[in-house]
Amino acid sequence: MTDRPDVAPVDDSNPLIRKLDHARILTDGDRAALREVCRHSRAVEAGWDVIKEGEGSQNVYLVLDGMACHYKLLSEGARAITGLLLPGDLCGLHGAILGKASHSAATLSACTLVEISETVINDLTQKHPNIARAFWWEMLVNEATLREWLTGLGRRDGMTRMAHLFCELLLRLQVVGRAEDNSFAFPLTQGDLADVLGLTSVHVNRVVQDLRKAELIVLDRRWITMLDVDRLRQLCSFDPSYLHLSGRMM
Amino acid sequence: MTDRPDVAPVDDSNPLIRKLDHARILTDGDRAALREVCRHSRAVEAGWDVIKEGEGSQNVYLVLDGMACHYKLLSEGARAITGLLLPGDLCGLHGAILGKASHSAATLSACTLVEISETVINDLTQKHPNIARAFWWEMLVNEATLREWLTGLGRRDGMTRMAHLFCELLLRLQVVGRAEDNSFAFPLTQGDLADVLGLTSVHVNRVVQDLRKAELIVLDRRWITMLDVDRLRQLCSFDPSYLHLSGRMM
DNA sequence: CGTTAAGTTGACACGACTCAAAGGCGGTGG
DNA sequence: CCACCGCCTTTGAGTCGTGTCAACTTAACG
Repeated sequence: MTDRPDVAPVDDSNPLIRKLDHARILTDGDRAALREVCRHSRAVEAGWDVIKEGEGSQNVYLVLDGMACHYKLLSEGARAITGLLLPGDLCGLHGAILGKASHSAATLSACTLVEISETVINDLTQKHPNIARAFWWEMLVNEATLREWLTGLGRRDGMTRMAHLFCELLLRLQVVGRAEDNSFAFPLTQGDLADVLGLTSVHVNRVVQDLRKAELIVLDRRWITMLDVDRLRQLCSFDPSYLHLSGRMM
Repeated sequence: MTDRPDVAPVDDSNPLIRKLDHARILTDGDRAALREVCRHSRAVEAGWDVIKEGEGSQNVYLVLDGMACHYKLLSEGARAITGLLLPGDLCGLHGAILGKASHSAATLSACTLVEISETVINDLTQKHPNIARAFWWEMLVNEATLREWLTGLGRRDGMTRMAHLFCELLLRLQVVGRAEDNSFAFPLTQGDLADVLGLTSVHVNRVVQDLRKAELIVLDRRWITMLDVDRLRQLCSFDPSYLHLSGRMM
């Protein structure tokens, strides 16, 4: 066993390990430690609050299955979703350093989560420098994604924003083995999508139909198929480099 | 000299030290080390590229004076500003870990910058655990701010967005001693502001005038005065907790 | 089946964009 | 010191993307 990260193994059912392997971050020892931490997971239904704004939980949560989100509620009751948490994504890393959370997180579908205590996190990062580095990597990719979303909300129209989101999700889900070549389970309602894209659900519905008419997507029964990934990418000038997926796919 | 952070000293002209002191992070030793790093600064004019998308600089930059921004260019030529860098703000912390930058940074006014090499950063974080922690803190507050902006672009109208931005900047600048009670130097053109707020410069102009007519702000010669901070805050339901300024002001 | 949440549709309103032109401020050079 | 020039700000008129409200249809589930 070496201290240098290995080439990723062909397959791993743990989405966090898959993701970090994709970035060539882990050693065998790191992988074993992560697997150990994930032995006890927990199933929760859709709509479960993972993190509540204003509270100071020190725990970190790892999504093993399902989709969750970061969100903020405005005083008028509107909701803005500021990030989607897919299998392999962590949330709550800020807790220990910042104290009170300034935003919330909740599940958008039934999810399998691992709850990791601050102690375990500290232990993990102290014994496994690669994992500490991986957390930095995770944070930074998150930040880059946030900036991409911000760019979209500021400068892209509804259709382009939606196309861009689908392109992003396809890649992120493929990395963790949760998407086929051009399709994946998509549990969000159109209302949820509206809160991601900064639109109303009525308008989201219209945009979805436009994409259907253009024969770019099929979206039905919580499953999306992208009929022409290339054309969809062109439509929104999708450039995946912000996801830092290092070569292999693109 | 202790390892535990001290209560902040009354005054420090170094904006980074002021900011971190505000969060009660540093010891005397940490402060001295940071001051040493900042001994060699560099003046650059407005429009200077600090970080270019796609390039892999490992350097970190600290703004001592002036304003800069993170931005992305869309294929159609539009620009989205995804963050404002004020005195005391760092940029480029991602370089060493992620490699190629997925966004750019540039100065929006004449600036004084400190260029810090990866070696110095590594040295600093290894010898001063509080500074390492401070970088995490910085990253996480950045992330929280990004989420707040995303919320605004998604769910607030132009006027509210602008009011919110001014409230945020007032606080952030006060922390580093670059703002009076209710006013500060604001070097951005209305075009720059438009790229921050996701509007056009024409519409920004109209919103500025609405705020003027409501006697909420005076904006003239690159200087802004907020005539009624409370009312401005009410207008946009400003809640500063995302900035994690820990008590003192608010 | 009955009930409820989600998706769909239409008519209308409004915020923000576009294009285009005019006015102001700050620098520069004659 | 004034005339000029470029960049920024301001204004108007018309258009378009998106929001609102409200009704109706379809899917999901016990």
